[in-house]
This record gives sequence, C-alpha cells and structure tokens, in this order.
Amino acid sequence: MVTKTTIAPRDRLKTEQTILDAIGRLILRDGLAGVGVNALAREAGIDKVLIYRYFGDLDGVYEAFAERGDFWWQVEDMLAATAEAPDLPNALKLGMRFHAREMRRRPVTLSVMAAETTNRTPLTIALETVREKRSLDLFEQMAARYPDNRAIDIPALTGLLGAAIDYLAIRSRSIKRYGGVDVGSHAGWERLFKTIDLMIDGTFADACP
Amino acid sequence: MVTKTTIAPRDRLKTEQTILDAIGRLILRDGLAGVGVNALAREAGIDKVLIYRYFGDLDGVYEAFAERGDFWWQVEDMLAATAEAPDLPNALKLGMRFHAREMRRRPVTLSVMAAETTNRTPLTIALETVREKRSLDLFEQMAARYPDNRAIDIPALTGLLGAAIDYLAIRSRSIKRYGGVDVGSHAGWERLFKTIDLMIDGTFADACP
DNA sequence: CGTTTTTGTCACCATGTGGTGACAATTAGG
DNA sequence: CCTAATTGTCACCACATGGTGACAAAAACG
Repeated sequence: MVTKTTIAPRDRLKTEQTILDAIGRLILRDGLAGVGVNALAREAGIDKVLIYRYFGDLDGVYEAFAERGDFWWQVEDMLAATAEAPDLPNALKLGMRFHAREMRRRPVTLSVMAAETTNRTPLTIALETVREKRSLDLFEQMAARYPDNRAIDIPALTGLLGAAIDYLAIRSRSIKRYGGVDVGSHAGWERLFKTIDLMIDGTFADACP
Repeated sequence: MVTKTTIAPRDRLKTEQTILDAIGRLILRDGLAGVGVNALAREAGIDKVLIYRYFGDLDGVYEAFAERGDFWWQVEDMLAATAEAPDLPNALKLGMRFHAREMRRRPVTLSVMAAETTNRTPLTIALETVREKRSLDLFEQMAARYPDNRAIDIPALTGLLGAAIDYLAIRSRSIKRYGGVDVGSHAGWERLFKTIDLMIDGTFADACP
C-alpha cells in the first residue's frame, strides 16, 4: 500500500508564521531565558538556518514577534472601561480593575515582564516602549476628562497601585499565596480590589477631621 | 634576584569562603542566571573541581550562601523601627519606610528576587522561606501590639503596598523612572512614601461623609 | 522547455557547559 | 621520619550552543 505522503508545499510566509507561533509557546513554557536558536528551531520543527535566513537573527524574530503581538491594552479600551465613572477616584478604581484583568489575560506578556526584571532584550524593550506610549496617552486623556486634580500625586498613586498589580500578576504564575492573599483565584483578586477601592477613596477624601 | 613567591597555604575553609564571596559578586554583576560552575570557578580564581568537592553541587553552594547571608530584615529591627508609632496606621507607615530602606540596601537580595520571577532555584526558595517566616512572625507581634483591627483587610493592604515596594525596588536597578516617578533617587522615594502615608491614613479613616 | 531563484536539508565548526578521573603537592598523624 | 589523608592542578569527556557553507528539491520565470 503506497501511502502518498503529502509533501507540505514550500511557503516562506507560512514558515515564518510557524516560527513566530513557536516562540510564543516557548516563552510561555520556558520563559524568555529558555529561548535559543536551537530550541526555537526544534519547537517549530524547522531547520534553524531558516531562522537566520528569514529573520537574520534571534533579535529579528523578537522584533517580528513584538510587532504582530497583542501585548497590552489599547487606550481606547481603557477609556471605555472607565467611561461611566463620575469622577477621578472612581475612574481610577475601574481602571485598576481593567488593568489587572487585561494583564492576567496575557500570560506571554507576564512572562516577558518577568524576564524584564533580569534581562533587557529587544522584546522587553519593545514591550516597554508600547507601555510607556500608552500610559502617556492615557494620562493626557484622563487629565482632559477630569480637570480637577486635587493636589494629589496621581503619578505616584497610579505608579504604586500599578506596580503592585503588575508584580502580583507576575508572581501569581508561580505562587498561589502572597502575604496571606490568594493571588491565584478570582476571590483573592476581588479582595485586593476592595482594598484598592478603599485606598483610593481614602486618599481622595483626606479633608476629614 | 630571586623573588620568593609566597605560596598561599592550603586551607579548605578559606577556599570555601572565596567561592561564597565570588558567587555574591557574580549574582550582583550578572544576575542569578549568569551563575554557572565554570563562571563561578573563574570568578573565584579556583579550579571548578573544588566546587564539586566542597559543596557537592552548585545547589550546595547556593544553600551555603543562603545560610550565611543577610538577605532580609530581622523582625526585632522592624519592631524597633515601628516602636514609637501610637497606632496601627502609623506603625504601617513607618514599617513600609523601613521595609523599603532595608530592601534597597541589599542589592543581592533584589537580584535574587528578580530571578525569582522567572526561575525557582534553591537560593530563591531559601529566600522565600526566610521571608514567609519573618512576615508571619511580624504579623503575630503586630496583632498583639495593636489589638484593634478595625475591620480592615490588613493582609491585603500590606500585601499590596509590599508588592509595590518590592517591584519598584527591583526595577529601580535597571530603570530610572517608573510611570512618572524617579525610582532611582531619594526624592522620588520620599514622594512615594508621602503617597503611601496618604493611602494608609485614608484607608483607616473611611468613616467620613 | 531550460534557466535562475528560492526553499529546505544536512554536515560541520568553534566554543562553552556540567561533570569526572588521574595525579602531584602539601599537610597531618603515628 | 614515614605514611596516609587532604588540597589543589590538569586533562579529558559528552553534550548543547550559536553560526556557516554546500547542496538537492522545488518554484518562478523566460
């Protein structure tokens, strides 16, 4: 019985996509540090020389991967998520919830951000750039929407809460509890959000006796 | 002229210490990921076979390094730093300042915690263990000192602020600004502390109109 | 058809890695 | 002083890494 082994047609674009898919899986499974030319070729099931031919370099793969990746929320989505807030504090509360949800939804982003704490590769740099740009955009839009900045250090406030959310999201990949809070469950994060709400409200309501 | 090249006396304990010193420098310079048997032997200026003989394994070096390392604050020091606080919120404020100062004072700890986000080695595990134990100790002591826990989720509050401080301290090794705040300078951190104070005070004073 | 370019396969290189065995130099013990 | 254990040096192994050149199979093009 002659099984006509169907030969895959030669297609450069398809091969490139195969490589980009593979690097996503690789980052997810072994982290950014586990990515190498040999490992990537093995994971993609192609010859490593094709990586050099099509992307020139491993960094070239990173750049291509960064371009077509959905690593961060869009500013318009953040604005929509906070649209129904009557004032700045409530917008911040909704924004923090949105940010946390979007982060936890992107495990590859979390993996890259984890690597960001130790190394600085083209991928982390690309992600950093996107993040800074979107944050700046958001700040402008928010300032226009809520002109009354009540002498509160908004950058410090959002920086602190954002850092906390980022770090807890990153660490939740490998640990379940952080300082007595279950960062692996929906309930645990709801608990955090309630406290965040309290902190934000309290900060804005400092004119109390 | 015959220079009598003084031969270093053979001393196992001294060699072990040389290795442990070298691994500290190595972690500081290249991060935990940059540590290998060959690199360590090179840095220490000894033969790598001695590493295997004296510590059995690279993990053995990690364990020995973890044992004689000063990676975290002592509970008694934290208690002393917050002793003059009249109530829980003020104790928390002082505690956060103390924690941040002690963290930023230990670059090796920051390096290990950065690696902790991606890998899990005997060193990171050892550090994790110490941290959990001290935190638990502190919680007990604090609960005894301030019995009035006003229906506030203290673990969530300290977890969030602690996570923010940890992450900002870790990232401050490689970046200068985080979301509009200068995390590389004393002034930047003072700005963060002021906001943290506001957040804590506000959280505890939620009984406002 | 024939020719040229592209796609993919394979063998190979130098180098770095973790790890081990043999052996000389130096101690310590009797 | 002689012997036995310890400390340190060196050569070596198998393997994985990043990277390159040669070459056959397939397309594209005239």
